[in-house]
Amino acid sequence: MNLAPEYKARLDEALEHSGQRSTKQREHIFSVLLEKRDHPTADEVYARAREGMPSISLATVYNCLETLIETSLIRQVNFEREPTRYCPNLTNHAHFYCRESGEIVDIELPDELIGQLMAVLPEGFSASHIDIAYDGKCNCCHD
Amino acid sequence: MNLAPEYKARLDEALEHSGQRSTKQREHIFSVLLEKRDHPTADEVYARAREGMPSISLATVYNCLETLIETSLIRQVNFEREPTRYCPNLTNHAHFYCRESGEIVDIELPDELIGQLMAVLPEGFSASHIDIAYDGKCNCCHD
DNA sequence: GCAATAATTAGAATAATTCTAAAAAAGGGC
DNA sequence: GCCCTTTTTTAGAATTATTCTAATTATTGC
Ligand SMILES: [Mn+2]
Ligand SMILES: [Mn+2]
Ligand SMILES: [Zn+2]
Ligand SMILES: [Zn+2]
Repeated sequence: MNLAPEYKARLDEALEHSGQRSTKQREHIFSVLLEKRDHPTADEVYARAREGMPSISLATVYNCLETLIETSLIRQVNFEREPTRYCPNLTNHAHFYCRESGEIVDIELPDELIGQLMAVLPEGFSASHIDIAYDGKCNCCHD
Repeated sequence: MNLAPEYKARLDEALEHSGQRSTKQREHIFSVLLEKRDHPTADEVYARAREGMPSISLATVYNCLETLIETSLIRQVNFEREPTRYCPNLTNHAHFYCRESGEIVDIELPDELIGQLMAVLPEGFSASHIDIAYDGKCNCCHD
């Protein structure tokens, strides 16, 4: 429910830089995401956000999430047709979706691997982003 | 609008193998996907399918697509929150989404690269599938 | 051909997300 | 601190892709 000053500064700077205002809702949503980094859906963010801010609306949760994405403070993660999930980890990483437990785990990716993925693109293609999603069974769910 | 005998055989075998019946709708949808391999959405498949089979319903298009996916004759492709797209290319490949033109291009991936992606998973994780989606600018849309 | 089973169909229902327009809050100048 | 302008929040309606439902139709094995 409270944003460490380091993150508060990061948020304010990013908002300022994009000409948007700092509000307690934006701050709160950011803190909710940082607190439990388990890739919650918008509904889950909404439920958690209401604990510390009962009057916040779902529309605002969506608005804040979008603002945080626009300002590159978080990213969104999609698995097939499932509801979008949100992730405050800004490092190069892929996502592993466990079909058993439903858990989503960050998989750190060496820069070199990203480089190889870029290298495999045909002449004339340039990618600004690569999205990598594994699915299978995580360590907790193995026999 | 017509399914090459090679594909017809593949379809029939896959359906038989999963205990499902061969129907003209399933055959038709499969042929629509094979004919123009541009990753159409369900709506686009529906529009194309009606040209040769005006009485087909959208529900059937969805049903057939699901059957084809279940029997591994096609795969589905998702980009962020966009409608699901369908792809009859069963080789190891990633998808490149051009932000400019909206085009979706298959990117063939060497097995070795898939191997490296698997190797990067932590101990105890096993993935049955990796989904790789690039986005950026394709060759046609470059300056 | 006939019964049993599976597939197709139209339309209703669902669910995540986006939109709308009114009310509230922020920030800058005084 | 107060006023004005602009931005943000809010509740609820609207949208859109997809799934569900229940009735009709087609397929298969006998
Ligand atoms: Mn993540
Ligand atoms: Mn493809
Ligand atoms: Zn698991
Ligand atoms: Zn392009």
